[in-house]
Amino acid sequence: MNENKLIVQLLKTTATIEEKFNTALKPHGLSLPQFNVLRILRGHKGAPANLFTVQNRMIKPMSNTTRLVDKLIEKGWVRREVCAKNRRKIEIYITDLGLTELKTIDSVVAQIEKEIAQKLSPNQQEQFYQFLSITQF
Amino acid sequence: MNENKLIVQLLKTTATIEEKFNTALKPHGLSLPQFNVLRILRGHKGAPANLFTVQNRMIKPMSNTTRLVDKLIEKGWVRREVCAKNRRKIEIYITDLGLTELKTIDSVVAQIEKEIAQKLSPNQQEQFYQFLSITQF
DNA sequence: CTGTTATTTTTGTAGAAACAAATATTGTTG
DNA sequence: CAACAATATTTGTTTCTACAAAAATAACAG
Repeated sequence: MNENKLIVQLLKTTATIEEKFNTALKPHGLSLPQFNVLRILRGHKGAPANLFTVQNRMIKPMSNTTRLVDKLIEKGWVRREVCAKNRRKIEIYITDLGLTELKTIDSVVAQIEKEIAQKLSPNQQEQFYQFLSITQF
Repeated sequence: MNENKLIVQLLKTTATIEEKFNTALKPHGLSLPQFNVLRILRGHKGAPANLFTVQNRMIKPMSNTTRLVDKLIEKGWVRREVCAKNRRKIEIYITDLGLTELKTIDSVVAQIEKEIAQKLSPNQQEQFYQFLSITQF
């Protein structure tokens, strides 16, 4: 297997998938990174997440999460508070409105994920996941 | 296998790899899409490639290849000519300077590709490629 | 307590990407 | 050939991203 061919295929496959997500998210006024942040916040189940943590958990950690969060705040899906214990830190919460919005988007995104994943058998999916994990590190 | 987990892992792995490429290309003043275009042009071995073709062969087809090519022209790595047979078309060539530049970058990029791919055995690489191909379509 | 260093976030700014509309050329149909 | 549609590229504009520098707070050393 040509190494270059393999990597290019990896990049292409991902680009195609990202494109699908973007298309699905656009009508909701969300970019993929924004959606990513919303899901991270929901994962915290009410517990605050500071900006630094959110940044590092992102699929593609980005340098200016501040402005990304600004956009989410504008839409009322997220709120921001200064941490009382350490005033350097900014705690970010997903709002009820954000949770509602996420819920409507979930089904669309889940459908895309399903369509993609189900091209592989459960066993293949498992192997695929392993290959990806190995490859990343 | 959780479908979401699988897809997220795919996106993360690719993000990590793209980051490596970006880091390696930056000292050469090249972005990943620019590098991609250079390699496409080299693949044509002197035969012209029109902008439309280049765009579609890109890993991540982008809407304004014009300005991407502008940058490559500024550096003298590429030249642009109006197609004589169909004056709508723009033919793009890689220059000798561009080929030379690519040659120096090749080894760095090949090294990265090798490091990544060699985490998998040849057999695994083959399977991995299959999974990616299946997943894309 | 003061000065220095480390941590966390924000801001400025320059460059890149997305998207739609505009332009230029060619092809086609009556 | 005139009008209209199709193809190929460019341009304008707005939004995003990357990077570096600044700001704010906290931690620590003497």
